[in-house]
Amino acid sequence: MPRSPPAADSYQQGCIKMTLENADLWKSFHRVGTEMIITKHGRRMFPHCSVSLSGLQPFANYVIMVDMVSADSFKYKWKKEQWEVAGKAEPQPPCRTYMHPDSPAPGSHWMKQPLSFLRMKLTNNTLDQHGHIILHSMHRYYPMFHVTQADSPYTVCWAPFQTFSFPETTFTSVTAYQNPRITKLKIDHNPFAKGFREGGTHSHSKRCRSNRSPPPKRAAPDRKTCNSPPGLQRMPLTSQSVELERDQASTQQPLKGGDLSALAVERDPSESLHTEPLELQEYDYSCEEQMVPASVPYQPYRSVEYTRYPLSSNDFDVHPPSHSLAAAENNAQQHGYRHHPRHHGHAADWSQYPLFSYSCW
DNA sequence: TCCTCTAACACTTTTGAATCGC
DNA sequence: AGCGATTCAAAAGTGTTAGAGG
Repeated sequence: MPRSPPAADSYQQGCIKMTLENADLWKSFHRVGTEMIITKHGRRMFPHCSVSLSGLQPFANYVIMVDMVSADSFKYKWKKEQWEVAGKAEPQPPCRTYMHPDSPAPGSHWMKQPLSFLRMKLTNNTLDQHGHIILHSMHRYYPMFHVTQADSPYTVCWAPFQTFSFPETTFTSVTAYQNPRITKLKIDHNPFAKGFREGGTHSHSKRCRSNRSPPPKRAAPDRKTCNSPPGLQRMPLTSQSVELERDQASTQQPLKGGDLSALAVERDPSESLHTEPLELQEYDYSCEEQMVPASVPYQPYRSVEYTRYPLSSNDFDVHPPSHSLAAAENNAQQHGYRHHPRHHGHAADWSQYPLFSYSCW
């Protein structure tokens, strides 16, 4: 294939576009209030982050990274079928960035097919040695994607960044699911949860923990026995479905006839939250592509920058936390933190906050 | 008492080495 | 010998839930 020189004019840095691939799935979770399980050993996200890129220079190398940004400065609790503010957020855990395993790769590679961050894992273990992204449970985050032109992960820190984020990817980190509607959605969409969907949970309910034998070594799966026909040994989840419908009815009850906009006005944010539906009122999802023009290099250690800027001060005292992401975005743009020039000279800052991932599979 | 976290569980999907056939 | 397709065991990953602990 003849190799022609890249058309530099057509692929300026500012023309990079990122599109959230599974946006519909994210939105369906977002409407209910996305929850992400975090575990000591690391848990994958579901829905996972999958994006497509355009506008890159085909022959220039890029490094693609993701980190998690605090959506607000609150800690939450699940009470009476809804999320409520439970106080101020915990101090920021160690900031980690997940680098896409294909990095660095030429722009043509990134634009060829969607990028999946399936293997990225979230943990609540601040001493984690596996490079998973560390989060606090019961806090709200959203993934922030960084695209930088660099030939090697080691030169990333000298290259300009472009950052992208998608409001519908905001989630609450939990160690166990709180909202049964989220569980239902996950089971419906996540193939790994099939076992529970098709009757695994039923057997769970019958299981008596106290009678369990001492921790048995995980037996090697026997396909001959594992592949028993569906329906022979498994029971349908009828009871769970009924429960769920009841739950849905009860969780929707506080919405007073489902008038979300009315609720958004009436509800006192300091008392309780139905954050996700409210946020949906604010974002125009007709535009799937979220581009954050960054003509000036962006400092990727947003956690540091976020705390430096008054995102969590007066604004959050006035505005409902449910609006915090939008507020943070607006606030950030007002304060210009996305365009914050990199402090090349501040070695101390750099050494404190790891630039890339320890977590490149 | 309430809330959060952990670990074990049964199951499915994914991965990768071994094998086979061309 | 080399390559692609197939097979299959092991590993990875899932949500649920009882109990521990703060």
